[in-house]
Amino acid sequence: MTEDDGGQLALVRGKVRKPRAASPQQPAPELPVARVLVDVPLAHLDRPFDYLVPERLHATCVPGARVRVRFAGQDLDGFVLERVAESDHRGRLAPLRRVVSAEPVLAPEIARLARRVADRYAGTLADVLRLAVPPRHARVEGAAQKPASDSTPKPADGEVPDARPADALRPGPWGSYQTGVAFLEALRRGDGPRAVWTAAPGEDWPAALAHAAAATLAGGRGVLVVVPDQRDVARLDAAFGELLGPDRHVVLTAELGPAERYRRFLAVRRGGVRCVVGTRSAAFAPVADLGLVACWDDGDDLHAEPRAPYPHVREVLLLRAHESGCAALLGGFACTAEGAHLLATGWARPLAPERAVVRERGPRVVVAGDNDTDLARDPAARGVRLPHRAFEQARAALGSGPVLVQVPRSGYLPALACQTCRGPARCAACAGPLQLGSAGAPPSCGWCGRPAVSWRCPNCGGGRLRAPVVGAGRTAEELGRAFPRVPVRTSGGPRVLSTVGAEPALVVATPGAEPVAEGGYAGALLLDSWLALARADLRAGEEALRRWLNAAALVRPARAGGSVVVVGEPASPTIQALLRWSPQAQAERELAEREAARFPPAVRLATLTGAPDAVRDLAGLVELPPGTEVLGPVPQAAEDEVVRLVLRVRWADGARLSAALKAAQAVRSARKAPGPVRVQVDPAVLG
DNA sequence: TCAATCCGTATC
DNA sequence: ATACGGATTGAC
Repeated sequence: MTEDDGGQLALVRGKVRKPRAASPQQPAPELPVARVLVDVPLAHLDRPFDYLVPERLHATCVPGARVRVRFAGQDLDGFVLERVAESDHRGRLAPLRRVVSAEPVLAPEIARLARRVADRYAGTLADVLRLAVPPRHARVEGAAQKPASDSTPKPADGEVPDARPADALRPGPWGSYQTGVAFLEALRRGDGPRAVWTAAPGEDWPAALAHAAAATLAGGRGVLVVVPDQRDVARLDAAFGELLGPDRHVVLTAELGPAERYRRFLAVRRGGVRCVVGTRSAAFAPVADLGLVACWDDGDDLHAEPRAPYPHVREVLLLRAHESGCAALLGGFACTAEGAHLLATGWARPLAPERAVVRERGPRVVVAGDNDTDLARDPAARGVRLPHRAFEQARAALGSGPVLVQVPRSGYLPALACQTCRGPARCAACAGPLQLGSAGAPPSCGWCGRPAVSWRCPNCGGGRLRAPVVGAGRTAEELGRAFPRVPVRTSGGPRVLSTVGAEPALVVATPGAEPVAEGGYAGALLLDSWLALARADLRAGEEALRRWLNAAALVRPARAGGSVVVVGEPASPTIQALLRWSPQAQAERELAEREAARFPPAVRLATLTGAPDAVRDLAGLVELPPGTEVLGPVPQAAEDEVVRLVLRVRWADGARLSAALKAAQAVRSARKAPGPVRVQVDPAVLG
């Protein structure tokens, strides 16, 4: 507020006149214009707006600061992108209202990155910034950083001590990879090597990532590692702490809570910590002088952001590596088609274990057919529909340790399928799905409830039913009966175990929830493989192998008695890839299939989802790149009155498609067109 | 001829 | 959302 108002006249007349017209605020002495990204959700307003910096805000209005501005008649938040001497804007500039905090939370490189992510995904910068910069917590900002428990950094008084155990400079697990040592040396030199890493069976991958981080830090640069979930973060935290010593890295996840999250974010932004491990949201962490970005298990769909504009961690990190020239490491026991694509284009190099290492460390993997003749003779085992071979193998393994049983999904009463052709079993009366009743009752229809007596498959004439997905709970129960006296533990859904002991036990887990076993599992059973492979999703094969390899990687080597039984069709190429532990071969095949089917990453694809009118309106406004394929719109199965339209272009036209989509959305938002349309570029799942 | 009102458009 | 400008309408 200014003091020199219209003064005497106002006093004489006994009324206080508004000072505004009489006296504009003094502008800042230098660079009086702030370029501000205002937090508005509208696509046509996705650009900076200039504001006058009043003198009193000169010192605090730094690039990267949060500010409050008057915009279209309301007070809105924004970020200062830069301070400039003059504006291009022809009209009068409004004054900045308030600097929320002088803390430059938005680093220039993150602003650039967010812009590129927004462009890539046809979204707005404001949306990406909401993902990239955590909410402010004023108290944390004011207080000095407090050194706390596990992985909180030391106060920023001086340099972090370089207490680095000698181990940190050894290659560690990387010695087992063809180009592993060279990769580490490149990191230490400060080069930007880029690799797709397929981890060896049983690999201590947190330790491997810790060694890669150590090499990068030794070269004087920062590190960012993103993993799918909290359990992975905990493993990394332990491995990094052990190798790097205390306080050299920080954990950044959304689960920390607002205060702690902001505290650690600030520690990174202020340069106190140079190494960050975390989940999805950490992909935007403002690590200074970044030397390495790494993504573990990039096929895990937890890496796909569910909020607009739906960026994928892998793509965000690859954009960062591309922008900054830093190293990139895409790792996992499996390999995605995207990984294979990076190798095929030459952008990244393979980092694969020697074949001898795979043989030496891998478990024995066998296939058990699941036709009737193979079913276990033991009546208890028959109840669980375990083939004889799988049953015997599990019994043998239980003699020396825990056995992991991976089941596709949780859920207790699944729909039934035909035993012979595996088509869905439907009610003869109303075509509803047939379900298993509880405790020995005959199967019945899930819609009308009629019991299915003398059911016949309309497709193949078969008369027998099978339960396709047996959820973790039910499988645990049945296995408990098949192996009396062996403890059964389950992990999945809301109750996830992180570790189990070395004693014999059946550990039933859903994918992604497999506990690590002390000393490794003696065996693993992979059930219902045909179901995983029969999903409508084009990623079914890739996803199935990823889950199987992640489970098999927790099993002891064959020479220590470790064995994996997969119940399924031996001729399936995906099962063959598991038998041979050849994730690259599978990924190359996947990539070839995607090329043939014209799916990402071979092409760029976008989906428009919303009410039919709205989708049609938006589609009509998009200036499609020449050769764009338009598929649909098709009604969405689950929801009423929602359709999806797919647009597909050559890979090289991806940027053009995104720009065109963004422009079309801008037109719609400017017109206040009714009915939101969700635009997703290369969505992670496409049924 | 002028003011009240409506509509479209920009939002610094 | 709100604010503004230009066009439109209606009353004098």
